[in-house]
Amino acid sequence: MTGGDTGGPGPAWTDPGCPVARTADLVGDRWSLLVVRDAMDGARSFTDFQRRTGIARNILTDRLRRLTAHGLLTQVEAPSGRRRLYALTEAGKDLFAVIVAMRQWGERHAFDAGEPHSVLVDGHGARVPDLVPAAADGTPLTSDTTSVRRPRPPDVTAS
Amino acid sequence: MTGGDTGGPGPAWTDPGCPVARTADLVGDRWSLLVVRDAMDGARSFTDFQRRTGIARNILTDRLRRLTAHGLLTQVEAPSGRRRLYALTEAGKDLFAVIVAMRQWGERHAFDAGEPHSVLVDGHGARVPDLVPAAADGTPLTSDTTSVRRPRPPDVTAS
DNA sequence: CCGATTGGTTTCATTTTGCAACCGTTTGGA
DNA sequence: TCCAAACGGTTGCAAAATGAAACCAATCGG
Repeated sequence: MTGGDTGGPGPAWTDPGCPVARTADLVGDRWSLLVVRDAMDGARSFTDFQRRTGIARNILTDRLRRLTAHGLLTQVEAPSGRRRLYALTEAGKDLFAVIVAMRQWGERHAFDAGEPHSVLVDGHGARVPDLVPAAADGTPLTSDTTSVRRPRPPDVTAS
Repeated sequence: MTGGDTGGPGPAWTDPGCPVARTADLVGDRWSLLVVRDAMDGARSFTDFQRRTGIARNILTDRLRRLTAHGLLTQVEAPSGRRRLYALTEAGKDLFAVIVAMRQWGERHAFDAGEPHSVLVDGHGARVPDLVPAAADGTPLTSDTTSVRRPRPPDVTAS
């Protein structure tokens, strides 16, 4: 079988104290994020996901299970029918900001001028504004004006 | 050699019209994003990156080259010395919003209550506020209140 | 009742990743 | 000056992940 673990991301996190790394452990492979993207765009069934992403079927099986095990998706019964459908949990929906940020970065840096691409719009058809990290007072923040405060590292002096 | 292509992400994009997919093609593997994270946190040299991420050296070589080829990193000469250093380009720094969004999602969903983790703070030591997608008028947006507008797909009826 | 569709599973080949050893070039002392 | 350590990789090989394709049981539609 391809994959098949449940629960954690395996034995251990890549970098236990870093939320960025934990998120990468959970959805940082080529397909998981695209599955979530398509779920946000209305995909519900196995074949929905398979057609939209073009992912290999065995890998899709694994990703749907993994995302379900990690609490990003749930399986729901189709109202009138017996087929299984997948829906985003609250945690899954909460990845929206990540997907939006990636979309906007891609629009800015991964397309030549004039190259067509899909656009995220709100209920009125207006383009969703750029997501910009800002301090509480509204000042925009960058990697140059912020820093990472690490927690006390686990003490390893055993004696 | 492991890896070694330059230019595009290889032959073609996973999903050419989708900015999310293009971003995933560029930095959507387990390590690239963590390399960028560490670059934002001050990592400059090969061994800096290797020690912080714990990545295999040959893979690190590949990722640094790939990120450089894609314009997220540049090699700069050390001011007094001959050792090569890597620095983020503007495009690389612009991934800040993506990293912040991932960090915040991780904090909310990938840690048990009370489990310690690193925190991103601004110049005054204040925690960076949550990044929330919003319409132009400030109304928060979610995947339920937005939709993806696709470009006219390339017409394939060849006759 | 028949054929198509759905939601997988299995097998096997290819690719990617990781580990460990090795290497030439600085760098830093004694 | 010479030695040792560090730096920035490269190489070979084993293990794991991925992908393509065939196969399958259980519906679904007519």
